[in-house]
Amino acid sequence: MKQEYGKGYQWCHRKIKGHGYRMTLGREAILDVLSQADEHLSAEDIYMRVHKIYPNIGLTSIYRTLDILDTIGLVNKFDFGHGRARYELAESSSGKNHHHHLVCTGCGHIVDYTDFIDEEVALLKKTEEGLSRKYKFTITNHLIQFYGVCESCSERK
Amino acid sequence: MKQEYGKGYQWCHRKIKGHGYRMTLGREAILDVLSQADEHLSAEDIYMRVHKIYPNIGLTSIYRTLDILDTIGLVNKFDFGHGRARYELAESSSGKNHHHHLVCTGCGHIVDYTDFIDEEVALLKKTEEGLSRKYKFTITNHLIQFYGVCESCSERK
DNA sequence: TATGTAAACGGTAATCATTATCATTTCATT
DNA sequence: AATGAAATGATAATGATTACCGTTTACATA
Repeated sequence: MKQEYGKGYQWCHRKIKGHGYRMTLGREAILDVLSQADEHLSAEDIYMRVHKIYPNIGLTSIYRTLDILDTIGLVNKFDFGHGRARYELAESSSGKNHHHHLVCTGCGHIVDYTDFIDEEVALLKKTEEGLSRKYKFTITNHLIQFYGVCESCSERK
Repeated sequence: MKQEYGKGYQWCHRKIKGHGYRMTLGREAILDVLSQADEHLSAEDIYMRVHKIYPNIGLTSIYRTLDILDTIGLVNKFDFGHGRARYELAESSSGKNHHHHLVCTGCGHIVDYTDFIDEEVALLKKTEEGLSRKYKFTITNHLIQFYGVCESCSERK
């Protein structure tokens, strides 16, 4: 049974092929895992989950595929400062709303927030245009993160 | 001759001691290098520059000191996605204005921009308060970066 | 449906930034 | 000068990611 991701499985499939890449069982499994993830997974997390449904997968292929998916915009890659990259299905393919991240520097917990997101995005868009013109950049992406200490971490101390 | 950094050498000195750390020749040299840097230096960059004025320094001390300076807020640590951390003297100690970063994904060049910064900061402040209340976080920091391709990289392609 | 070929693969070794360890030195206080 | 804690530098260890390479697979074409 095909899983639906945001704009749908077919859309991901077409996007991958549109960039000259092939659709394989391993890649399908990686997209499956990402679409069912409720948190931000590391390459190793993804490896372990994919391994359950497609035991032949190698860690190398996980990295390779994530890199491709990031490049073509199906996946976003993040660094929350714990020494390993974390990945999430992009907005366009996941059906999730646009969000930014709030990171607890104590326990590493991450909140996806959408509060103020419209205002943020409006300002970002304006800023992007200004920067683009002034510095002659073609801006493709932005990153906003807040860092702090969550309630239980500040109590625990 | 003592170098002036933003609020001044004495201020850095007092801040370091205020947190229970000692002021040493190595740490002084690291602050010197950071205050004269015109770009965002990696630990290795800093090591090489400090080594010229204080040849006994070890790479370990560079990492140790940068970690401390980051923790007490004299230095900001960034990851621009090239596999190594980069450091800059914090606003409060460098005399530089508050800025965010525009990163070229082609050549890695980084623009410190201050355009729209007032609006950005105002929105960030408001967002911070909202998030803080809603998610019970004590927010200490934020990160904004734009990614794109600079003019010469898009021509070179 | 069979086939040729480039893409993708998995396993392993290599890379490389950062950390841990530890014996020695230095600093600040008495 | 003596003391104890903090800081140091050399070295080894760590761990995520990447390079390499011989084999397998997907898929456009016949």
